[in-house]
Amino acid sequence: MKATIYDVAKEAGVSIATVSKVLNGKGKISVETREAILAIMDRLDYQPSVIASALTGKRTFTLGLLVPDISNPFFSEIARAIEDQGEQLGYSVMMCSTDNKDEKVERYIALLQQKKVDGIIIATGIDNKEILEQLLSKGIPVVLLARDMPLVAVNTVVVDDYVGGCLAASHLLELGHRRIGIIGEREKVRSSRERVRGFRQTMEEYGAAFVPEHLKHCDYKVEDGKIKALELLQADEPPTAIFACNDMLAVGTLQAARELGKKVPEDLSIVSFDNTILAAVTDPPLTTVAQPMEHMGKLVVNLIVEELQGTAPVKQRTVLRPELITRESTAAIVS
Amino acid sequence: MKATIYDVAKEAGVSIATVSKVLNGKGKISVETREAILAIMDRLDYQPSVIASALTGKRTFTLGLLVPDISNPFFSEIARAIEDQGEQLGYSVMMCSTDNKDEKVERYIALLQQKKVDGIIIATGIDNKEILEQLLSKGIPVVLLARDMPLVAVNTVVVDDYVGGCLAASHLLELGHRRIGIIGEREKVRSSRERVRGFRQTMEEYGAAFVPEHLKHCDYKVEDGKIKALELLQADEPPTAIFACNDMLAVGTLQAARELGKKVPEDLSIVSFDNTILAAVTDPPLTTVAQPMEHMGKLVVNLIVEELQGTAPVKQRTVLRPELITRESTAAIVS
DNA sequence: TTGAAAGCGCTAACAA
DNA sequence: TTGTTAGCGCTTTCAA
Repeated sequence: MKATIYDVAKEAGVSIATVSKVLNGKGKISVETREAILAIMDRLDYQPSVIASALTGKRTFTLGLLVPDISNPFFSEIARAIEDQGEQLGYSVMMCSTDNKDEKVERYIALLQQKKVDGIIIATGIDNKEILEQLLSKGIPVVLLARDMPLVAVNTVVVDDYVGGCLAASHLLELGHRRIGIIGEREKVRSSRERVRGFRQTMEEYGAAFVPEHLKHCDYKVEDGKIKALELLQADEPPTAIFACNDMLAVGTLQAARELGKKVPEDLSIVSFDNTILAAVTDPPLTTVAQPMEHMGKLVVNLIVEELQGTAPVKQRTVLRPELITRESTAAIVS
Repeated sequence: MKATIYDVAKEAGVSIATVSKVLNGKGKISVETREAILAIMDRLDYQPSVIASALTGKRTFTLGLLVPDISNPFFSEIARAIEDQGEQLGYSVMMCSTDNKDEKVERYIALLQQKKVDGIIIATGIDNKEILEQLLSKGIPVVLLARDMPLVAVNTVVVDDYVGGCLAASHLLELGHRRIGIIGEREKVRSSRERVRGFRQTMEEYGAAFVPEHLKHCDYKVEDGKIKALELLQADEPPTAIFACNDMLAVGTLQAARELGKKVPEDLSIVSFDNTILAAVTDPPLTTVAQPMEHMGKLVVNLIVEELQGTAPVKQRTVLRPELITRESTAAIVS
């Protein structure tokens, strides 16, 4: 059997309280007993039970991470960053892929509570705001990541989607493009909406006409992007450039262009968003608005841990600035 | 405060033992009290504490998953499959990225034990076999996934790497290629070795000479593959085809070819392994030996849960057959 | 069919 | 500086 605190205490000829104290570095313990106990602990290969400790009201040192889909590169890259920072601080993370379904979100949240996780990082879409509010009302630390619900009092880490949209647009506009297609996620996805808003705003500033038919909405996957890009490119006056709201959609756009025999960037420029591994492996590699995923992961963990320690002052919303990474999917228009 | 079993018992005017029994469907409880208790449970929004239950020796319904890097598409896709099947069966999964470092593996394993996970799925390389043996000796259910240690008595789910190598080779050979380069992972990685072995074996059978200089080894990332591919392609008599042992290396190969102005598949055919999302998004899309990731994930969870339930008979090693997916990175040689 | 009570491994007053 | 003891929320005999 695994050694317990009792075994250690017996071996050391002290009480479990004493052992507990050296374990937690609390109270005054003489150096000798301390050393002795420590020695015995590792002789017995004693590992304190997180479970038992948690039952007395202490932390479980476990965080829940809700994402739409862990196999989506954007989220798996973020997950890695979160895991790393968590590990630094002594936390494990449970992954939960929700497919953006409220029903799954609720199931997972209930589960995480039963397992008494110390905090929950939410990077998934939630339609019903109440789910979130209910969670918050229970006093469980929650941080929103890459999702925004400005009206809810919750710590949040997001990228400035609006600015990202602006960056994408001005890049294209500076290259001379005026007829530009946009492929966004479904309208209810706030981040996508913001990106589009920034993009359109900037177009206006440059005096580029916004054509409603040039704005398409769809799900977030490669295939969806391809379908919409095909629609855009087969129109009478097809755009000379397309802004895809994430890397997957951009890949779909790339495929559509290829299918139609259009060269990128000669015949079509493409700007995307995220800068996941996908943006780097396509041909041509994608010009994209990069989200600082590593930094976001780190930040979000720090925030939640601070909240746990009660160090957290007021709720805060951290908006990170995205950065345009110019690769080879965009070029000046030749007319 | 959250409702406990005591609250429910008090409300129902019964003892906690009775509540516990209806909770677990044990013992004989009259229908009336049963119903009454159930009603009260959901009125109080009672959620039994997994922690407390675990402390009495029951399961935590949590699995640990060790992978080299959750942001690597191969592993994130597998993780998703594992998570889904786990959810079906009531288990959560904690993700642990080890970077294939034994030191991290050990840290994570210790952590997982402290948290009393019910089982551990190991899909990461482990140099020191003892780590695994020690773990097994503690009686914790362990399943190896996509890793093989034939000498250790442990349930294992792998793909037939050797056959995969053969499939890749015969495809290329049938297309007329004879001068073929191979880019594998570091020699200590068994799966890669097996793929190469199958590949070489098949080359021999076709009477294609194996040139030692055409076999390169490196780490598993895109950049590594690019470097090695560059070496291969800049040799005096460069290969007309390259077999890359995973999709990332193949992407690197693709990049190398592009850099040298070689067209794929006209000037160079490429076959890879895994069939992650990467293989589908490159241009041209990669012909690749597909691993049935979804099935693997499902299987591995089932295995570990069976072991948990004591239903598990003897240790077994399940070898799944990979399948060649022909896309556009390979073509017949024109000489 | 129900309940009393011991125990899971640990923490934290409070005493000594 | 160290120990006693009462929980934490639940499961599980064993009695009633």
